[in-house]
Amino acid sequence: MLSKKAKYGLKAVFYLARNYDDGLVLIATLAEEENIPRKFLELILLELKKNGLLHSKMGKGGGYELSKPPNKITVGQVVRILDGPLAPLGCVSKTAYKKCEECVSERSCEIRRIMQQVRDATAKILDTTSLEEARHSLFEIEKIK
Amino acid sequence: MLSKKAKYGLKAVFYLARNYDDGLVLIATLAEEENIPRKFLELILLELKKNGLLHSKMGKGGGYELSKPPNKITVGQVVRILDGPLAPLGCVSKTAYKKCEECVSERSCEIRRIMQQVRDATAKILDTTSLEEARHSLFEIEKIK
DNA sequence: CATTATTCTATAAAATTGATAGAATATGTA
DNA sequence: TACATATTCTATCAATTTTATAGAATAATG
Repeated sequence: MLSKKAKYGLKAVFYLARNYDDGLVLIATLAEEENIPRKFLELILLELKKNGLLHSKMGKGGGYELSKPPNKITVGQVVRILDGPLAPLGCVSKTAYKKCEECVSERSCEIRRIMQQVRDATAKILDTTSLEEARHSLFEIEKIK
Repeated sequence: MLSKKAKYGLKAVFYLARNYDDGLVLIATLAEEENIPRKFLELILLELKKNGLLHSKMGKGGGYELSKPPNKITVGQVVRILDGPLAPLGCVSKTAYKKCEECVSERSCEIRRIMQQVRDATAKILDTTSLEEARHSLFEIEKIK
């Protein structure tokens, strides 16, 4: 399950993607528009900033914006920063591998094998979809209807 | 992330799949062989039983076994029982749909759209892989090496 | 220097997870 | 029947994670 933190973070980041050309956006605006608890959002944005996804400016006229254009940021990046590795098990994580404690033999573990597939499928989707692509594919769908 | 509960449950179920022809297995055996805390495992097995995946017998000569052959039980069934829906968001769950609270329009939500893809990819893997298939595909891989 | 807005640090309530304890119930057998 | 065995049920609990909130510190602007 995606945490609320990641969900909030994605909402904020997509908002910033939609308004990329308009420059800095206030936390207050973001919080209000996307129905996110203000103080919680502050922490989330800060974390995304520290990981290089956002740029901010303090003081009057300040706010947040994407540090790169929306086609250079993937959904997978956002999720990993806020929720950690995509893998359902530490032993199949590429970005944060961790050996199973109970496991005797990794190679002969059926669970590892199938969760590896899940991780790969998830990563393929989230790491190849940029914020822009996610918006665009949504638009395509809307058009058809 | 898969919970320990689900991981333990899968370990137990795969053990029972491997020993399907030998009949009932003691909780104690399962716990020891798979390094699972005994008392915790009891609850897990009971839950799997109540959901129709396992059969048990009390008293002397008792124990647990799969209620169906290993090719009739999918990994997805086990995971759903122990960890709940596969979907990363309630609003894309087929088995346990739940509307997002903050969300204004589901149709125009980029997050929903991409998480839908993740859910579908995950479900495709876990719901089409039976315990038997998981074991078999593992065997195939081992053979190649 | 006053205002604005982000940043930092600390704290805390609520929920979930992982686990244990012990009594109750059912089964087989001597 | 009595005993040993093994699952089942109920209750509880510690630890961790999640979801926040509060307030002071820092930076930028005019």
